[in-house]
Amino acid sequence: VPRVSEEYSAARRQQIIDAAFRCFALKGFHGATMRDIYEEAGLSPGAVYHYFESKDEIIRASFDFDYQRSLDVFTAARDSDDPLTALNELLDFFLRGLEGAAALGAGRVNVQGWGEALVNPNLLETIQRVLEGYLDALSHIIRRAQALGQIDDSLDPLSVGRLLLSTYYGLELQKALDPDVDVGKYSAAARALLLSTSRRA
Amino acid sequence: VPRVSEEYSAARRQQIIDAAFRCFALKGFHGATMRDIYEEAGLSPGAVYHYFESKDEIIRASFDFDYQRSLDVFTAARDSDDPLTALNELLDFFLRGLEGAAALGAGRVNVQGWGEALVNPNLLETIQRVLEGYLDALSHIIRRAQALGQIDDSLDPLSVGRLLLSTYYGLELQKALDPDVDVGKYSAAARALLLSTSRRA
Amino acid sequence: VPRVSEEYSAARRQQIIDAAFRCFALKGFHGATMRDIYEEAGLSPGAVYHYFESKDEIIRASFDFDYQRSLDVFTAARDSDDPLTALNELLDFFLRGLEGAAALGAGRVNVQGWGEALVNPNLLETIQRVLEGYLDALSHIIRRAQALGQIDDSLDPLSVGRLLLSTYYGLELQKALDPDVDVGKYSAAARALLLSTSRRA
Amino acid sequence: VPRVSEEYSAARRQQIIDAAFRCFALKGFHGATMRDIYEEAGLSPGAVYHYFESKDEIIRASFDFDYQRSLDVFTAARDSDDPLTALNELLDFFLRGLEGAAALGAGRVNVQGWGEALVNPNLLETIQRVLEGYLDALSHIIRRAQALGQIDDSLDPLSVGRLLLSTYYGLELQKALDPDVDVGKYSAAARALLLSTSRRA
DNA sequence: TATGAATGAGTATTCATTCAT
DNA sequence: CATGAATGAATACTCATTCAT
Repeated sequence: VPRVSEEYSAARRQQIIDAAFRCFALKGFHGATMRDIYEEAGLSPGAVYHYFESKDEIIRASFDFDYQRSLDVFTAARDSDDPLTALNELLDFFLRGLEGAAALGAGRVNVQGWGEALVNPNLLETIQRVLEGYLDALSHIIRRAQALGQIDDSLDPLSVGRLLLSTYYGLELQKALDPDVDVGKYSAAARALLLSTSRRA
Repeated sequence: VPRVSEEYSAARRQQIIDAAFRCFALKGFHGATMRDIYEEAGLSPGAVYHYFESKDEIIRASFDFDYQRSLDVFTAARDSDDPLTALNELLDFFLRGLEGAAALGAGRVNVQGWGEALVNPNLLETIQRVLEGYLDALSHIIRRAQALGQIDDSLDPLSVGRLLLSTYYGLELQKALDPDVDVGKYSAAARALLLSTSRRA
Repeated sequence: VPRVSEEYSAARRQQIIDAAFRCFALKGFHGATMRDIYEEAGLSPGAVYHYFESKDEIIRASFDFDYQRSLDVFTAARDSDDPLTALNELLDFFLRGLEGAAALGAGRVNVQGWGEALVNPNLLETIQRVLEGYLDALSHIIRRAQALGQIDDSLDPLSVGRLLLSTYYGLELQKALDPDVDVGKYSAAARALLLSTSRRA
Repeated sequence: VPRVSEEYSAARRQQIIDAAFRCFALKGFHGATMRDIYEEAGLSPGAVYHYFESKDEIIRASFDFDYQRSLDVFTAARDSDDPLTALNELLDFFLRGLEGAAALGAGRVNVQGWGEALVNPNLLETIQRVLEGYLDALSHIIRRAQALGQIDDSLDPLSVGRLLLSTYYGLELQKALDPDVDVGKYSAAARALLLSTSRRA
């Protein structure tokens, strides 16, 4: 009675996701065929379909990969004594993270995912959920910064959150289109202009 | 080749591009078939292929559409007496432009174009050329603002330009994913935080 | 402007149906692949799909083939002066027709169609419509025979019609399962037992 | 191999056949997958393949199910003193049996089996054997009726047997295609027209 | 005996593109 | 210039069956 362990199943799923991720980064969601994926994973088509119902589901699964870890970072920053500094550190942390992510092709997959989401309701939902999570956390911190007079409290916290998100996604986009973009300098500009701690509203 | 024919040709090309644009906005570059396009344009497949060599070329053509007009606006701002104000106005102008563009589906097409470009060298080149044009213009203005002491001159002008671009593209992305995003409030936040004229480096 | 004639289109459709019919007779609806069909027709897959939306539609089209001609025969018998003789001739005509139809594989296709219809709503509808047409015509004639005292008028005309239909379909089935069945002797038995003109109710 | 095991085996086989039968009635031989079958049976694929070599064998096994019982009925009628009456009772018995069989889906499975048999040699053999058994028994009784002058002895006994079989299979077909068919009225028509005991050749 | 993960050949269908008319 | 019938390579997905455990 060979009931396979859950770890085994999880490992196989991950193996497929990883392979798919590489294919998507290289050839795009449509350019990468299921054949590409199951060959990259070293499996048969049937094996892949044993773990995923469709290519679509694999695409979706390629997206959840680091969301949880990201939220953990936000949570840690949520109740800092100095929200503005926390935001700065947060921004810096994620912007610098793009350097490593780019190497793995994550930027390429994400940018393609945005476009795909506009046309693929399942993916849209996934992305919207992620975005919402980020914006909730950011709004919370921004409101605290406003309460402390660190940020002009006439500004809409959600919109400020979107602006910070733009700073991040805009760099992810530019770095995907041109890997030579200098993350360090961009980060410095963002810190200086956007959330300068020397200034008060 | 008489002049009449040239105008006729241009009109036909535009007719096809417009139809394709609508299809792309609705179904995506891959979801929209050539059939969708030539039916939307009210033409036969042969007619479309008379004016465009391939679907790829139509995709590319869907992208040049407002580039020239955008550059004109930059050019006008290039030699303003008050570069920081000019930048602010520029940002505001483009951000607010997203409201109307979204209605036409331009945001949807652009966001999809970014992803496609990562996988489609021809489109990548087109987009990179546009980006470069924007960054050149922005860098020029930023350097002038730095020379006037309006912006911290220790910052990399190109990176500041990228930051402004991110502000724009980040909103375009968020608005494509969620058309309810409030452009006005976002714009206000951007003006207040990013290039506050009341502050000097 | 090469607008192809309607005859051309109809001929192509028929070419495909004929090819499919041969494939279905030989290998069955499921055993025959689309590849079998378009190769048998000497066409490309795209060409076949230009004329038919799906394999299902081809299966359905393989069924209408001689329905109209059959109904014509019924119509001719409808108002005979001697309904019982007309019924006998009708039965004989169709039973003997099975000899030739069997050679063409029509019996094989029909028998498979019955089974398929139980699982394929589109085909079921087609077959039910045919059956209804036959039963209507038969009932009409039977009622006239009953009015003339040629058939026991306590019998349900529809059921008598079904009985005659069974005589036909039962032979079609047996001949499909065993092509050596002697149609002539069967027909003689049917005439003698079923609608013997020497007997009166 | 202990007796307990044999009973166990038989039970398991029957469990699988029953499940398959339900699946076949509902979805057809091709529409029902092995997965449907082993899930309906509450077993694993391996378990099913332990008891049956292939799907084909399961299909075949779904057919033998009531053959033996049918033959018993024939045997009982074989040497009746009044063959014509025996035939009438036989026909009536089986026709009325269709009412209950239809409820179980047996008609649906049988009709599909005819079509499948034309394409599946194993099934063809099974069905032909059954048919042959029925025809042998019928011919025997018919010959006795002819000897007694109850049936025109110029008719081919085998063909008369086929005619009676058609009466049965034709109704099974029509009832499968339309469950509302009235078996009682059909049976009355068959008795009155086909083997009227009041008439002598 | 039983499990269920794995196999992989096979299938219907699509769709960018061509070219005879 | 225009048509639309034809092409055919390519693709996602299925499903009967096997076999290590």
